[in-house]
Amino acid sequence: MMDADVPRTPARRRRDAAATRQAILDAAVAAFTRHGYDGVGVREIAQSAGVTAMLINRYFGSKEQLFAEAVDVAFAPRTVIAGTGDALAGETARALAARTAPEADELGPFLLMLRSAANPSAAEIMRDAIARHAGRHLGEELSGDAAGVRAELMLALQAGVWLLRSVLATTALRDAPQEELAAHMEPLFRRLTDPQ
Amino acid sequence: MMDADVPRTPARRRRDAAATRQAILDAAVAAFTRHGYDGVGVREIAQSAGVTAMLINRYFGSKEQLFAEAVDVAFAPRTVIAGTGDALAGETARALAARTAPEADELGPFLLMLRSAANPSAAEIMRDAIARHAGRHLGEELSGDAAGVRAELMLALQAGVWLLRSVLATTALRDAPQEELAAHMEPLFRRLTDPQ
DNA sequence: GTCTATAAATGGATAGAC
DNA sequence: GTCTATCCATTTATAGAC
Repeated sequence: MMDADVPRTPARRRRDAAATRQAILDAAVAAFTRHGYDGVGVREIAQSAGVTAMLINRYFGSKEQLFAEAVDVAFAPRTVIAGTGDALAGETARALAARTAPEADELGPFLLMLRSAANPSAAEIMRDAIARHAGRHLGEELSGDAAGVRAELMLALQAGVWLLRSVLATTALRDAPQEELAAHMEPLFRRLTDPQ
Repeated sequence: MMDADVPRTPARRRRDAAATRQAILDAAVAAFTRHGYDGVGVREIAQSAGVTAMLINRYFGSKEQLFAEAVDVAFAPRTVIAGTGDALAGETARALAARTAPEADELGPFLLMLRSAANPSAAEIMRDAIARHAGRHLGEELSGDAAGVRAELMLALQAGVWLLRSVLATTALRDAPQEELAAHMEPLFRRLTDPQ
């Protein structure tokens, strides 16, 4: 036959360890965000990445270590706060109202955090990640007394809004218009961002 | 023998359907609060109640229906907010700081909510319970524009503090002295309780 | 570098005895 | 009214073939 000597190109992807590892990691971030640590199995993640479950242990050692790397990826970008200086409170409130809107099925570190918090091992991994990433980001913006406490209260308020509005979809927050909700949240953030 | 006619008193408990049902329900509230819906099995709950797993399905139909009743029990008492009128913000802030302290390993509806939020069925059950209980309690206290949104923002802030301070134990919130933390949270609650 | 096959444990739910 | 025993699905992790 004519194609006897043509180099075969597998349907999915070349055999490339780095690319496979990255595909698994991307799938893991999405899956853990949508279903939480306990809510998703390694088979499901592997299938999304187009590989078999075995490769997860091959490249990451265990489900828990894969989760640790996924958390690091999800928490690294500075998505938790928006804007700087005087605009910090307003921008954060508006971004939060937009991203937790019922029609915006967005991902993001808060959903990963909320949906994995029940597992003690996952909680410990996330606590360390917060100290390394989010805490550091907010520490750059906030100054004055008790900057650490005020920064974590900002995170707490955001996490709570994500929980009630996005995860549980309680009626008042779900139905609130974006601008109105942002207007209610901005003074809360401002009380925390302004130096005291 | 002398004891042939003496009524036998079983070691644990009489055969009493109502008492057994209540024992299962109490054990379920504690277990779901500590480990979340997905983090605990019916065998474990049954063992805490001193019965076998089978009786859970006998009396409640399924794990999910047992969870629904446990949520209703946990959310019914008015523990989410403290005080009334002018004292509402301050009392809520102080109670929250006290109950989320590292040394106080307390239970309560917020821990149940946070640790079960990852499961979609559990989330729906909790959304309905919030509408029936917590929303109604806060609705009695709050008045003015957008009372519903402000009430749910109060719940969100409390849930977020429970998450970071109690579940994740992030450093700044964990190490903050109770009075200082309450002082930082009170103006946030006041901004939400005061009629607008 | 990736697969199939399977081990070993655990989940919720059910049948039938007493 | 409560038990033992079991079914069946699903989980993480591993062994060994190609």
